[in-house]
Amino acid sequence: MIGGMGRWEPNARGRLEQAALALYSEHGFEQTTAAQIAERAGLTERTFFRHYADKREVLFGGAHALEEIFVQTLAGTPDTATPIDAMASTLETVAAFFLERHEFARQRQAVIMANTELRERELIKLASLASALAATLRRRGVKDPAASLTAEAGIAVFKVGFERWVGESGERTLADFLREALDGLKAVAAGE
Amino acid sequence: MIGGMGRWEPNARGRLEQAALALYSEHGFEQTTAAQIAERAGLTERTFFRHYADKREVLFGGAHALEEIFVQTLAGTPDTATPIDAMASTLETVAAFFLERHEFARQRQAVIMANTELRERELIKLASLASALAATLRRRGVKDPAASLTAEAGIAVFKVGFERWVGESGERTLADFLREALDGLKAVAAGE
DNA sequence: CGGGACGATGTCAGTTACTGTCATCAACGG
DNA sequence: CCGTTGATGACAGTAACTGACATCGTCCCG
Repeated sequence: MIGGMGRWEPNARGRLEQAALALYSEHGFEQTTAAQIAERAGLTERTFFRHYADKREVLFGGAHALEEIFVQTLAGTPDTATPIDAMASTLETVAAFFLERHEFARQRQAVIMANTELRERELIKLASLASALAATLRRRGVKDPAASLTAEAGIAVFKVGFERWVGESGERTLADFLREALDGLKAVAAGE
Repeated sequence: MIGGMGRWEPNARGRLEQAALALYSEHGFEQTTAAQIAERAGLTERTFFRHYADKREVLFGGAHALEEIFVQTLAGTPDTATPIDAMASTLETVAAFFLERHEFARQRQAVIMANTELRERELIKLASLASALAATLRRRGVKDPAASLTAEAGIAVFKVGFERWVGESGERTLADFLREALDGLKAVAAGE
């Protein structure tokens, strides 16, 4: 079927995500009910929960894609690189993913940081990411605890760099902030 | 009043925490209702929610004390130490806190790791801890992003070391695992 | 010693996140 | 043309949490 329209408007997930971000921004996460989001998207509450396991998850539709990029990139780095260099190169590549998304990232981050439950969900997504990165490093022959520590360090750098990038409206790219954070971590670990 | 008994049995919080850990261990977190915990503790569901904001929080009664120890110890470290050395010394002190609690930590960790919502709560407690440590470092004159990165690195070391300590039943203390993890992080950051 | 304020608890009704189940109906394949 | 499939709607139900008010020992003040 080409161009044919189904029984319903297409892209239900996209409409739900847009509606949720808008309502969470306007009225706050707690003050927004799942039924309101669904109504704004032209759907019912039941359908909302068919697409997303809970009210929070609707803000994390991109998490799977991010993990894919992280893992694929790390897995594609040359085996000769040290773990930290592989991670540095991965962060460089991942930063490109956000090049056109500064404004979206800003709005989404503002919503998440305003609510504890959403911050919890963000943290477990990052933890899952760290876990996947550690597994990828182990597949490359990195032993534990080095694999876990490299993954955790990479995520820490990503968190700190990302937060600072989102908090500034200047010209510097995410890649700039990630490089700065990684250099900072190396300096700290070296005892400076 | 010394030794006097109130209108009710004392230590309601302690009874709720014990009952919750036992029921979560036996039947799982999701299969346990707040009413069941309260009943086992000789209280009502409403009273449970007066002591704990939600079903998860009852497993984290010690988090405040842990943050206190972390922050007090870090704040008490000599100003001449580098941030990473201050953090290393803090981890050493904090490890003593768990010396007599290996079995309890094991059981609690098993319950938490078995459930996603509980893992989320654990992660936000650690994030709050990292935030407090970063603030303490800033008060000592450490600039950002070094302060945030040192705090995140310290928590990463704590996480990795703690998980490995809990996963082994041998003789090695938590302090041993934390030293090993910190050394591992330094090696990773140095590019080994 | 008496009475009122206090504090922890009980009781009960209510909201909402989330789930299970069945019905609906366009598109698709044969 | 008909049976299957897949996304959705309709509706009832559970349990987490909240607000309002009642209860009743303990404490404090006069």
